[in-house]
Amino acid sequence: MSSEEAKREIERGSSEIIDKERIEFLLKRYFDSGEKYYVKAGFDPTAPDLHLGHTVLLQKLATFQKYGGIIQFLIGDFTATIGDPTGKSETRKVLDVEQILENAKSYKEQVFKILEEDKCEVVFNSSWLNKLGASGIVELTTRFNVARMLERDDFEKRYKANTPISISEFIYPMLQGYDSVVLNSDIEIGGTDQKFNLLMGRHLQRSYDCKKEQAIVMMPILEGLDGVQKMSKSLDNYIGVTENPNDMYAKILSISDELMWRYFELLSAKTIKEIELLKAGVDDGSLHPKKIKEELALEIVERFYSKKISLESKEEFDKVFSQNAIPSQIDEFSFEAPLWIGKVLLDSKLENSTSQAIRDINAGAVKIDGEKVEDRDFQLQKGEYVVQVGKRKFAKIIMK
RNA sequence: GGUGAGAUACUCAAGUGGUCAACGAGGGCAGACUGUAAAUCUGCUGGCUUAGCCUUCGAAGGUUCAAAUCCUUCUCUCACCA
Repeated sequence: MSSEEAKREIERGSSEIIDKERIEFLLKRYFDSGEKYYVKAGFDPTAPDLHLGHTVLLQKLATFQKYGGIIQFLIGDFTATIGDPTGKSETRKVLDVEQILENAKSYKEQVFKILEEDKCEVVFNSSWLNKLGASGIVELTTRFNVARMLERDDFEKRYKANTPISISEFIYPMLQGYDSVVLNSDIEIGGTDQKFNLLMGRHLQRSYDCKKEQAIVMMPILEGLDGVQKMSKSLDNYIGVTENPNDMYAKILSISDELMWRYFELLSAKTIKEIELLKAGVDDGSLHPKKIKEELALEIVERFYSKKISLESKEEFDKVFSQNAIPSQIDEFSFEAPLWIGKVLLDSKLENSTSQAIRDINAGAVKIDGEKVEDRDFQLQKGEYVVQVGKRKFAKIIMK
């Protein structure tokens, strides 16, 4: 591996990089002399429940770790109390120390599945920002001016539209930038929406005479399972990193072929070369796209669980969907016989309403032990049944 | 502050007295085809044991045999002017 190849891996998938020369310099120096450098990434302490979208950033950090980067994993416990202007919620509640520590712990559990722990320093910005004091803040604010602050997209729009901007919102990017001064970071990584704040770090490092200005790597937002909208919990198009392996595997296999390459680029630990080979194979027909998607799914499940579990989830998937068998683990419910099928579907959580249950029965989507239910008024008698709705919803029903 | 326009189901968007649980599009669910991919085609898409009933069209009242549709008040959004 050369520093040239390392540079390509660093650039991979990024939406914008500021000061590539500096990154080149750091990589070259590392490959020549083994000297390390610091890569800062800030995280909000309020949302420790990560999905794959969040891991795009982590994956990039892992790449840095391979090439001499020491990660400064910054938990913005102080800045979270102000609220980033880009965030829609104007006022955030102040988290207490206990809550923050608990969230941080949960962060670590999830994050160290991707990052190497010994090349990572977890820091809290309250540890220096609390000490800054009024004089420190005033000193900080002398280093930037209002006109430039208003250049920020978000502020500009709101200023023109006459919607209020709190002074504290001006302080937020300054504090985030000040973190880079304290941490003496060489590189900072963040989302594209963070551009202004990231640049502030550069500006302040210059202003405070840090003898360096951090390079900036910005990563795009990952598309969700639908391939169009961003991955988010509220759109329910996400894969959570703590989700169970079978669901994780199945969800990845359900993404479109096109989206698969995007996921490879942003989430896979495979090298650019390896991915190009796969792509070439699919293009000339020597590799089946589904096979490649399986590889991606296996890789990601393995990352959060283990090789063994990833193979088991593949086996389960193949069993259920390719051979039309029933899953090995399904929920069990027992009811008093006789009971109307619609009620059974509702009470076993297979359906959300009896209306929906009837619709699905009419659509021929409901099966009992593999037999399609034709009669809308069907009553279940004593016995054990496997009831299925659509392709993926199953329940074992015991009628007493 | 003035004037005008608007608020309809997950979203956009028709409907301006009964045939309206409400056209259409998107999304979603299901079926066919597949690789649980995409594309395509088809059905469904408020709730309830459902040939029936109940609750919905910004909120509250009113007119009427009958209101998403007419009247009154209120709340909010948008556009233009000052």
